[in-house]
Amino acid sequence: MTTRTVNRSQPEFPHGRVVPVHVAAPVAANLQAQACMACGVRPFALFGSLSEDALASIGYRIDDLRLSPGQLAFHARASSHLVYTVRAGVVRLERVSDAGDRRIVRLAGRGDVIGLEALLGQTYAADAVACTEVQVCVMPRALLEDLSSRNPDFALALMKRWQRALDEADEWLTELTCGPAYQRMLRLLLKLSEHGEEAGSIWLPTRHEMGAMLNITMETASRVVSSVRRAGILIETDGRYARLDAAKLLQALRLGRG
Amino acid sequence: MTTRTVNRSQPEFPHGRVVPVHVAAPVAANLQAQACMACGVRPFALFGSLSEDALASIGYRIDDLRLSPGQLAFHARASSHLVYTVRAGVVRLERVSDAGDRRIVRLAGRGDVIGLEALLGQTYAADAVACTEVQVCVMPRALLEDLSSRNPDFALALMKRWQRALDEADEWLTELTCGPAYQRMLRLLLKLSEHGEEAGSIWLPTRHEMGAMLNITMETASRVVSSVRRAGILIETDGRYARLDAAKLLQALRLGRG
DNA sequence: CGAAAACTTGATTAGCATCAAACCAGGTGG
DNA sequence: CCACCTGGTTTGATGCTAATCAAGTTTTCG
Repeated sequence: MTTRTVNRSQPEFPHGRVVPVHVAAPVAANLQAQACMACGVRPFALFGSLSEDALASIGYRIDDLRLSPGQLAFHARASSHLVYTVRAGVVRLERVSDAGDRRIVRLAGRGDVIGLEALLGQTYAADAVACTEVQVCVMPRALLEDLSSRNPDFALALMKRWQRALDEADEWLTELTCGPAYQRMLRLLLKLSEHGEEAGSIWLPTRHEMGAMLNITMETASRVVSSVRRAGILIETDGRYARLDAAKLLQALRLGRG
Repeated sequence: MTTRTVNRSQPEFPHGRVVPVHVAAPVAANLQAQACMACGVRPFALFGSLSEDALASIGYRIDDLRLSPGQLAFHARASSHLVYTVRAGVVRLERVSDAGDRRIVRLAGRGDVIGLEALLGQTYAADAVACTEVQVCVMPRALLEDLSSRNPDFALALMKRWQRALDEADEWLTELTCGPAYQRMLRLLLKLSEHGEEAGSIWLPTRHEMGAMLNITMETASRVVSSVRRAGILIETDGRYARLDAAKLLQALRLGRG
């Protein structure tokens, strides 16, 4: 029988370089605390639940790391003791199936935590690749263990992160893999608008990435994007970024349901 | 545009009845401890990490519940304070997409925990439906909170459960939604063999269920099953159960890759 | 400016959905 | 006991969606 594996011909996305991560170094505790306190995403992020006192007790250095598109924060099966919080930009989590297909299984944006499995001593379950210019902070496992043993709320916050990832995964499966390509694309656009930048401008994946998310070829992705653009749902497309007409998008999705 | 939503015409699986769950009642602590201690799945299950002392301290009643095929342990969006451990049988977790498609997003078998989200005060994310005769034990949220606050290992065990569910979800996405129907079916059979009963006999889903797992119609599922049977991979199919030739299955999967 | 990537577009085909009809239990009631 | 129904299954004929193959075009970047 013939194999119709999507993306088989392009075994890898381009720019797949791993970025060296600095080894955590000792730092004055209050210095780190001040940095975290001032962090713009703290309210949405893992440390949002921590009191100022708890923050002040942080005795570990948290690195701030920048990635450009295509660079990896970590890669699947690597063992490490680092957990990441996305401060800006969009990161994709992708896996290679037994059959060799590369599929994107989730997107992480501002405030999302990735690589939680490192906290359990497990290897990473997926590649984490920057889709845009990305800023992450790098937390050593020991820090999180420390905080959660000291602070009961924090353990809860961790569990909520896991549950959130699980919800995302299930939603991805039910929304982005069923129905015709055109509708899947609409739902993808809706999801991208969650990770949107300021002012309704969203990041547009490459056709190849779209294909790996929706399980279609990049040719089909291209055709469908054109048609979505023709429908006036996607406008003012400027390279990697675009604006979308939310009202029209929602209406198109509603029509699909009826 | 036309909508090609799989299973749209059958909005629900049959036998969708919710089973009333007994309210947790006070019980002599040592009685419950003895029951848990004697439980056949404890080594694989959540309480496997608990010492006998910790078990003895359990002050909550854990209900033992039996479900027949089609009955629900819980349903999506319901709010509750109950978490479940599967002691025997197979449970499917299914979700309805915005477009109205019903998809199975995971299977839970012996030793798996389902409904963890109740521990966070969230509503259930999916319907949990018995596929076979099922036996679950029903743990109130307060019990798990109690155990994890008292016992640091237990909190870790909980997190591992979440991570495991997440891994399963990601694997489901990468393995069961890519490639042609025949290969997806082979991979499904492989996964079913994980949940297999004794002696290499596996539970066979209905064609309709297979369709909801692999995102194909039940007609296609039927055709593919026939062809898998003709290939000698699936043998001695007796209604809901069958036996499979592991060697041939693995070889067929390998050929698919090459 | 030229080369490589990314994207677009067209023609053809494979795979699966759809529609439709028949088949086979297992159960019910006459 | 058989006629009958129901739910699951099988099988066939047909059409549509998206994959594949193959040029082109635009964009990016050294």
